Amino acid sequence: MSTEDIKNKLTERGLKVTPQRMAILEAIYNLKNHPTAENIIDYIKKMHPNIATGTVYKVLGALVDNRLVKKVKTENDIMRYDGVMKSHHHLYCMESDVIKDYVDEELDELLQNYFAKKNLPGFKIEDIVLQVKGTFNK
Amino acid sequence: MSTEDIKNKLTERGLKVTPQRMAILEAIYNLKNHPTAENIIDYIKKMHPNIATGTVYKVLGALVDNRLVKKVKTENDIMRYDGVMKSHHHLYCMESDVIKDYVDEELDELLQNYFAKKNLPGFKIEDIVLQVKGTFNK
DNA sequence: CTCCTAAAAGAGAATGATTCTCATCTAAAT
DNA sequence: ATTTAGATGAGAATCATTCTCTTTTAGGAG
Repeated sequence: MSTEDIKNKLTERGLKVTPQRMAILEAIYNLKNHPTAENIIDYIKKMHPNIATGTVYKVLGALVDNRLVKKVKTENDIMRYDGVMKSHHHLYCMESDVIKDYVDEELDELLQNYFAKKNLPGFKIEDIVLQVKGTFNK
Repeated sequence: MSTEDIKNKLTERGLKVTPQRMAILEAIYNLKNHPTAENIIDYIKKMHPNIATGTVYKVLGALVDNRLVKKVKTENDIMRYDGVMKSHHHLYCMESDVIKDYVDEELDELLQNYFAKKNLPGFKIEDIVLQVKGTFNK
């Protein structure tokens, strides 16, 4: 994900291109495992050693509101952020609280077909996300 | 869910039967829509007007640790609690942040069969929870 | 290039859901 | 009845996150 790509993503959404926003998006795309705000701050502190924590949260909020980033949360951890906007599922380790993206188009299709036939009265489906809870082997 | 049933649930798990625990479990089973700690406190304040907030959180924690209650969390809301321990899915309204339980045994079987054939290297599955995101019609 | 404006950043205070601490109480076993 | 370990109470502490108000700045217009 080049600097130019990141810049385009911001302008496409009508967001101003600020150095802070560029850096935070770069962090999200480069860090693995759904970074927390703190992970992001650590990543960008080389270029932005004095960035305000409040600013990071504000930028993240703007990115989420404008659908460039998703929030990811489990029952036992603080908020994490995900730059993959395409619908995907999560493998969640109940021991370590680690979340792994799980992409499976066959499964997507299976679920889409299932709910196409299923009647959920009064509920309009926008997304279907599977959380597979288990444990990673050592 | 009778008082006796609630008492049995506690003793089965080796938990002491205290009035606070009885009241909190009753609240969870009787309140709808995955009550928050505050909902629970409001419910039991008639019988326990002075219960400490810290105690409620502690009791909830013990109930969760002993698998009598589940935590339920979304990206945009505080922690909620669920007394239905049997595996089930959630319909989540993205506008109102409301969570509805969704029980569907046919779907459970479909998913069990799917992942029985699927190879997830190094991951032992314990539970599969579907979150169907959408909006409730008015 | 300059000017202007609205949005964004900064610094640190505020918030509140939740956890912690330590003393007291009590459920339940004997 | 006594004892003990676990539970509760009261309020302080924690910390992830949001708020507030001032200053800065991106980007559009001329």
